Amino acid sequence: MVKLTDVAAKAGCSVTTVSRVINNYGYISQKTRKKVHEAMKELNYQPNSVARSLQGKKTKLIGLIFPDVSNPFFGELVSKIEDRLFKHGYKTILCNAGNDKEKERTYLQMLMANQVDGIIAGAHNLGIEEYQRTGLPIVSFDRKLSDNIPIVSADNFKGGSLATQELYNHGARHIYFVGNPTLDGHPTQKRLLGYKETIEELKLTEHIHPVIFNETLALKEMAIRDLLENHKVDGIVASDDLTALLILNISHDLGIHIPEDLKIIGFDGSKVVRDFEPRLSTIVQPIPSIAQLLVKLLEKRIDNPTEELDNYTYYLPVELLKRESSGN
Amino acid sequence: MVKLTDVAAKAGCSVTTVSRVINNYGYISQKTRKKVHEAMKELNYQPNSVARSLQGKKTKLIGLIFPDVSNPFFGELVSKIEDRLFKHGYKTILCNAGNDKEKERTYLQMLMANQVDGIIAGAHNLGIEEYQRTGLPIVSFDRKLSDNIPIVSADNFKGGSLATQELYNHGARHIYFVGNPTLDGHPTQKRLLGYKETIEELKLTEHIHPVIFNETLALKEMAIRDLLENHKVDGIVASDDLTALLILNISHDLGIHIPEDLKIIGFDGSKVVRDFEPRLSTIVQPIPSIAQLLVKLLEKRIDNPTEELDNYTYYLPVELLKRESSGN
DNA sequence: TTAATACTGTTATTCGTTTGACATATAGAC
DNA sequence: GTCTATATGTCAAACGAATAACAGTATTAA
Repeated sequence: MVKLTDVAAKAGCSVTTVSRVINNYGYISQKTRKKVHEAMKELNYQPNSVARSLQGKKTKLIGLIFPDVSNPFFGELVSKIEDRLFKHGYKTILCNAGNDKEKERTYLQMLMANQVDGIIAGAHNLGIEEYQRTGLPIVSFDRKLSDNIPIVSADNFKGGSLATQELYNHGARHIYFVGNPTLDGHPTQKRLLGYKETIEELKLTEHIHPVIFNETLALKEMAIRDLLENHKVDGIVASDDLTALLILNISHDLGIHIPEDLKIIGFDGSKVVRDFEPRLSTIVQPIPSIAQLLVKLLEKRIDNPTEELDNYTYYLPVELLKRESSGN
Repeated sequence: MVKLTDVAAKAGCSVTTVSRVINNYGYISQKTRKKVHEAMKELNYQPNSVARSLQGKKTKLIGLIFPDVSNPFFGELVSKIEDRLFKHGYKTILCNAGNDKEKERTYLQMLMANQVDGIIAGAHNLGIEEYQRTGLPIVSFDRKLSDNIPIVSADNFKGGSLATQELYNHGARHIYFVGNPTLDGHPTQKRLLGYKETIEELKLTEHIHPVIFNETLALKEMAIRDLLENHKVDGIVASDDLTALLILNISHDLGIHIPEDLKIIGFDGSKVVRDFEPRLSTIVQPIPSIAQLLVKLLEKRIDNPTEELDNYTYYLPVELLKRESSGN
């Protein structure tokens, strides 16, 4: 490993001078600066960031805690966040926490031990205290961790409402919400609330058919099959796109025609689903904006940890993508 | 930040003793060991891994360089790799290199500066030398980087062959390969070769219809539309599942019946596609096994950098998943 | 000529942990 | 009582870079 002293030797100057060039302080002549830069280039020198960190410099490492990048939505979100972090000079430590509380806890410990500059948290296993205790700058996606941790979300409530209204507009009168029933604080809860409120406004009866996000595929399918076979339903607000796809597929199996017999709207609108399932109507979360805002807020916290933010909750606008499955 | 000296004070012993407990060397009585562990727990102490690394200890950081986790296949692969790395005590630095040579180069520099213990490379922009020059343990997914860097792949050739044969068995006689045409070294090339050889064995004519992986959706769609409208085709081997889905969708638009008029087999078989597009036949890559082997080989290289491997190329078996789209 | 400014070097300390060298103390074995 | 294995402590150097303090030289301005 080539080190500072090697560069100094090559450039024919002292380590202090090289350090002055790298960290840009004190007096340095253009001539020396150039010489040092040349030496660094020739030796392909990279300051050892481990040593720099120990000296108190920032590590430029950010921990990303999300459920699982194999889910297209989180995959895309993580991808966008990573991209923005990179542009701002940060490196991403990926932590797929799944539903594993213990894993998430271990990750948190590990991120602290690695002196990360901050954390973007999108998984939802742990309570408030553990995140608080890190003493690190944190921003959260889609869930309240504590009073002084900013949350970025899509406007889930509005999404739930929009979807319900759209189904109604296309003639549906027996509209079900299919997905996680009200789990305290879970983001899909707001979608459900949006559904509920709109159902009430429309003077319809609300129907909630639980399909748990973490369940196995077979169990989810059973629940959906039960719904479609045994209930009078002509419209479905799904809590997420994958659930919507499942409903689409099972409807097909059962000979239910979409959208004539049944109209469906999903939620999330990741690019993959939008591009490769062009029949599915969905509420699109603005993933790039979410990523951008998360990184912006985090950087603000890092650069100025004590400053109070003017806002701790951010709802980004969702968009209704009208496709065939909802009757368009 | 709690540090070693704090633990020593709390436990009422010297730092050396604490270090002996942590690093497990020298003589330590059970009594002291317990006292130290209690102190660590009480103070919620985590050894500063930055300082440890500087001392020459391993960083337990692994760089993952892949095109993009928003692609379901890479999302799942990265997810599985991350999971295995975690189990082995490693942390994952995620590098989405896209098709950006410059970004990949920057990443490589960065990973070196951060003293990662090793790299798993699955992106395909850079030449041999830059990876060689890192002097780090590296394993590669699906592409040859150099003679002494082990490669793990699915058996792409076999996959291309299987798919072609299956289409033939179901009566297709005008079988096209749709996807990347032969790009030197690209993994899909082997799929194409498998297709070609089988076509020859079957005494059919080969047809290659280029649809470039990196192109925009619109251009891909144009290329596929052209194929379906202007060519006599009754079977398609797609270079990947997303291309296959596109073909499925466009066929639907054009009133082409699957599988009666046209049979299609995709490639990759990520869980998302398998679960949520149950009509699509596909060649399934064994993603968990790939992840497992990549991590195993990397760890071997890390623990024993000089040891020659008995094998530098690993082909993992693929599986044909027979669904409706290929005539089942 | 004097003084100020610009530039570079020397030296030493710091970050938190690891570890080797060495001293000392206690316990049990013979 | 002596020897040895076990247990703990003190001290110092190292990892690579940052930087403060200070010394010294060169250049420029007044």
